[in-house]
Amino acid sequence: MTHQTTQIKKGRKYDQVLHGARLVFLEKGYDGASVDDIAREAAVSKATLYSYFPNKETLFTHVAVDECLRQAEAAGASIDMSAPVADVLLAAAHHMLGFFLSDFGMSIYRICVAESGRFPDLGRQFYETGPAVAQTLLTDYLSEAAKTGALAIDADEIVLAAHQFIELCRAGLFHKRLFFVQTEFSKQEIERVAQGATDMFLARYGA
Amino acid sequence: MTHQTTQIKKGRKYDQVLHGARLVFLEKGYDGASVDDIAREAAVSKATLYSYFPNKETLFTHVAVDECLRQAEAAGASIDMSAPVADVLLAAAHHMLGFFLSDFGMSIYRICVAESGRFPDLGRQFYETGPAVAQTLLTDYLSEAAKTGALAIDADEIVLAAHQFIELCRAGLFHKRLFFVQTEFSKQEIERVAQGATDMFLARYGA
DNA sequence: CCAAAACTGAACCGATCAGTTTAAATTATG
DNA sequence: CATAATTTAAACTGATCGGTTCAGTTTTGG
Repeated sequence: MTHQTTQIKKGRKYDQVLHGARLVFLEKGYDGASVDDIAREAAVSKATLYSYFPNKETLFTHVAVDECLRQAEAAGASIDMSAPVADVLLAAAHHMLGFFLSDFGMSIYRICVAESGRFPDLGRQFYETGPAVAQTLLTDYLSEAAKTGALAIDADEIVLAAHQFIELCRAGLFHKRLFFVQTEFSKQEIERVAQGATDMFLARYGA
Repeated sequence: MTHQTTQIKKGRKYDQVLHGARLVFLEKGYDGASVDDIAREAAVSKATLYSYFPNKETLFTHVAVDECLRQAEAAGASIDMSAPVADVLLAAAHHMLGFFLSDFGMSIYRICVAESGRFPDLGRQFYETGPAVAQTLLTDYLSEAAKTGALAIDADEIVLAAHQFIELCRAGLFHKRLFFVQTEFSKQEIERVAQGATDMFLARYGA
């Protein structure tokens, strides 16, 4: 913990606070995480924390939105429109499944579902910066593929088709993980669902 | 509130407690519902409540499991294996969508997702008495339809196919509702998703 | 080197909440 | 009617938590 020069945003410890909050919120959820917990994890006094964020809710929203943006960014890199359609879809399915089933993906989903009743704005922001981004990327791709004739989708079906593909990627595994019915998944199980989603999608919309 | 003879389980007010707890938990979630709230809603003293249930957690688990069983029961009645496959699937899709998008379905899903981190048993019980039941019913139907040649599904694909159909029914709408992006849905929107799920399913597994 | 800004730590406030206790009232039962 | 079981209201305990305050320390930058 020697002093390496970290670039500061506002005060010196802004990032520390966000980072600590991220850890504690992700592990314990909103109610489970006390502000004292977060201050301790961030190695910062409670007074400092409250000098950056007016209240716990604001801090939480910042963490959640940050996380969504980070994930959305990562998602963008993995779609390569030049590969054959089946390959692109399969890769996208694997990418989404990887996120859905990760500890991180589970935590953020769980928290946002739980707290969007209390903080509807959080729910909306999560949706817009998370699922909606993936859906938009996929919609753009499908639109392009339809134009080149690689897929046979009507223009007015594209949005629905994108949603369908995303949901297909959850088949079976997602809710088992979410409700602790099964916590580990083999390569084969995942491959099967990803391939199944691709196959079904192409059966319906393949050229 | 005249005294109609209700059959009593243990004390006279056992049912009142469960009923009040159901209302309050469904409206406010686990943390949001205080025991005083529940006692007030149930028109029962806190001491009475604690004479039936040793603590809040036990009371909550009882309510949640009761709800799941009730829902699973209602689901069973709506599948009629004698109709044409496309009709059965479409009806099943509508049934599931109706539940997914209802206030009740939303509440119970939200609470179980939120609390299964703290009470993993609750998560498992919810899954087994809820989603798993629907999946089993559908699996049985698909299996029968495959046997009669109405559908072209390999035996080892049936479980995956059932999961896929269920997930397809969520396409677009479910998460929009869950995250408060959209709270009302027109008949057309719902019909479109239900029909889309059926079409895609039949494109892949139709005979 | 010095002044301003940032940070600390600990005490403190007000509120909420799960769960307990008690003495009195109500209800069931025989 | 009398006794036993059940319920009640309300006060209370003990703990947690969000948020504030403040006197004093550390860091920063000119």
